[in-house]
Amino acid sequence: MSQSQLATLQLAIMHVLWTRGEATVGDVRDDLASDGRELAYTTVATMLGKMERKGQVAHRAVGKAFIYRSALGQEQVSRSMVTDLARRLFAGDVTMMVSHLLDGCDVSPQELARLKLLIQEREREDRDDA
Amino acid sequence: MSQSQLATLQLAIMHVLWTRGEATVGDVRDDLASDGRELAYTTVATMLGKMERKGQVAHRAVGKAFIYRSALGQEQVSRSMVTDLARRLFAGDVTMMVSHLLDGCDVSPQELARLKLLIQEREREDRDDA
DNA sequence: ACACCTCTTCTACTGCGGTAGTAGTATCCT
DNA sequence: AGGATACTACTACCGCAGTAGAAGAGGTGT
Repeated sequence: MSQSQLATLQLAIMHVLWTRGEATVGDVRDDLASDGRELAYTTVATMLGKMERKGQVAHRAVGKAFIYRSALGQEQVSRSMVTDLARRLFAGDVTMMVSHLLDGCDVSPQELARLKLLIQEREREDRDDA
Repeated sequence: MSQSQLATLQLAIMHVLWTRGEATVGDVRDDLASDGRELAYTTVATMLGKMERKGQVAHRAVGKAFIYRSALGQEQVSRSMVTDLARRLFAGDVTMMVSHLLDGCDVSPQELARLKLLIQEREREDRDDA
């Protein structure tokens, strides 16, 4: 679903909601400010409103204040965005995508080791499924 | 550079230019149509014009017609977009990104094997660099 | 010569991300 | 009570992706 394609600020907001569970507008604003993103209170509120209209977040009212929570799972969003980019960039070729990840970032030997483990797990799963 | 962040249609156009080397507006339009994306001639022309103003493509004139070519390398664009997403989604954690790729797509055993090779190559490079 | 086809150019419009001001309303402190 | 505070609601604006029509200019065929 294209519901779970999030732009930069939207993703940042979601991160706040995912890590805090629930958050007021002020909470979100504060966390974004801590990350070096200073926005007006109303900017955050407007964005949350827009995201709610699209079903990406939801809120409950406590007194006058709105407490927001994410309506999308982090896994779901990550998966959808990553696979979407793989499709757009490499026609879905996962290997090429990984190849560019390894080239583009500095990957530590530790991370390489973790990746090897990951792949071995995958291979084991495939065997078990079959 | 944010120069090399391309949206969906822009990427599709770049793919045409990358695979054809050079292409007229009609060429691009045809290739997009073959991929199930039927657009008006002028839509493609407008987009190419906008992309040229941003330095993403360039053209030379042959008679009345413009022949476009990409001004950005495919490697450069891929790397930049992939690492950008990794940053936005996983704070740059490549391992998590790969993990979600493996989960989200159907990865064939052949691809897993290729990935293992890729990682082994990387490890060898790291050893040689050090 | 005239109609046709092909190309570019210009202009325009929709939708959305992002940003924020202003206004209205409730709450709280003194 | 009255001002400060906190919060929502409404409106507005910019820039850009995406989409395309209309106009103009040049070549082609009959």
